[in-house]
Amino acid sequence: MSSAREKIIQAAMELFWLKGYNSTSIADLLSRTQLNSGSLYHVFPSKQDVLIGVLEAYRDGIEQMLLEPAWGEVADPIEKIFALLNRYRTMIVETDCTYGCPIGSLALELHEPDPRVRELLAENFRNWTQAIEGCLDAAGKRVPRGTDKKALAQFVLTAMEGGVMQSRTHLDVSYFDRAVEQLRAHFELLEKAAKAPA
Amino acid sequence: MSSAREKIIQAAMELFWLKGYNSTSIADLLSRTQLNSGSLYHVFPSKQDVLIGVLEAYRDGIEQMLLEPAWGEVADPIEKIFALLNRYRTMIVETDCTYGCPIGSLALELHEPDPRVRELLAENFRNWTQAIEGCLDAAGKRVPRGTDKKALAQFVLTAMEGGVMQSRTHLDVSYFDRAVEQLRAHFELLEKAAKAPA
DNA sequence: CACTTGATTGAACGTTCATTCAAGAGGAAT
DNA sequence: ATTCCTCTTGAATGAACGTTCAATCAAGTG
Repeated sequence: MSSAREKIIQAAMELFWLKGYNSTSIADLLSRTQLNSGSLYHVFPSKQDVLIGVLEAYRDGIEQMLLEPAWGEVADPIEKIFALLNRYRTMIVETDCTYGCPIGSLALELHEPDPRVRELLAENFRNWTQAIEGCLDAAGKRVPRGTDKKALAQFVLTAMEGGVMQSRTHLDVSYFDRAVEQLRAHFELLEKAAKAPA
Repeated sequence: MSSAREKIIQAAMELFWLKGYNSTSIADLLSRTQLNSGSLYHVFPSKQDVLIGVLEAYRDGIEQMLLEPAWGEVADPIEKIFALLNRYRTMIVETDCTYGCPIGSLALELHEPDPRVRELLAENFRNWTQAIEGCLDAAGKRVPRGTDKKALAQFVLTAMEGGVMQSRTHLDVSYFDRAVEQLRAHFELLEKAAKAPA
């Protein structure tokens, strides 16, 4: 049996992702969870607090919900990066290109976010890029000496978010695929540069 | 003297950019333009038609509003690309990192867009990447033979949008700067590869 | 002058929204 | 049995929203 709080968070994760924060009404959450407004407001003081709960859930669940499923069978650290990207690709395909990264969508939808909300968005991005940075560290000398691994990890996120945005807009996964290809080319150039130093 | 239509488009371009589409009310547009609701609805059948007008204005104004100001003094085709990115950087700084690319923001905010709206978003992206593609064509043999210039141009957009998103979320331009740096590194690797073929 | 046209006015409409709250249900402790 | 506390109910609230429309106005037109 799941608590009202868990029900709401689960429903809100899905609805905020599908419809966005502003376009998801409290009534939507209530009908999805079969709860009454009083129960919701007993648990969350306001709609924004539901959003905060959702962002905390993403933050706390990144390992189980995202990384472990993506990396189950992949050992090579650089392939882990592309396995993660491939997971996003799967979601794009499964949702007929309407998929948007839930964090990225919220980051652009909320134009004047509350500081706590903004910080949680930032924290989610940080955790994501830190996971990539871990892969880069594990890749050791396959990237050239002096590579700014944090910047490179952030660039992976950049490529992912930009690729998702274009795929969604054009309703065509190939835009995401090309972004990943370009990133792959960049990594191959880096690996080549690491092998044969000047 | 500007027509009611022009006034509304101008106000809507700014407000949709600052606050987003859903969070901009008709009342916002009316108070900003000093018009009455009837006048607005005489010109635009619905709020969505205002959005369409805005997207058409961006599409038709890309040369004057974006490319010419960015490229005024720049001749080198690859530097043109980075001059354009630098223009976005200026906007980020001038708006204290609250800037979002107006097209990209709308692309992620509108979760189930009308087909006309979606197509206009896509058209804006296409025009943008085609401008970059023109630069790559002009760069001639500085990029390796067989480079997929369209994919590379789309990757520039990818990097821009991803960088803007992260700068906005972290309230820190340096995220955009690092995305541009990584892209610059990629271009330098490409130029090196073009000079010394295998 | 009578008449038409197209733009403008702004109050009003119906809906939807997030939020509130008085009333009650269910259990555990006394 | 009674008190106490947490949680639930769902109708009600009031603000904000996009949109409508009868009325008015200014500028032609014949």
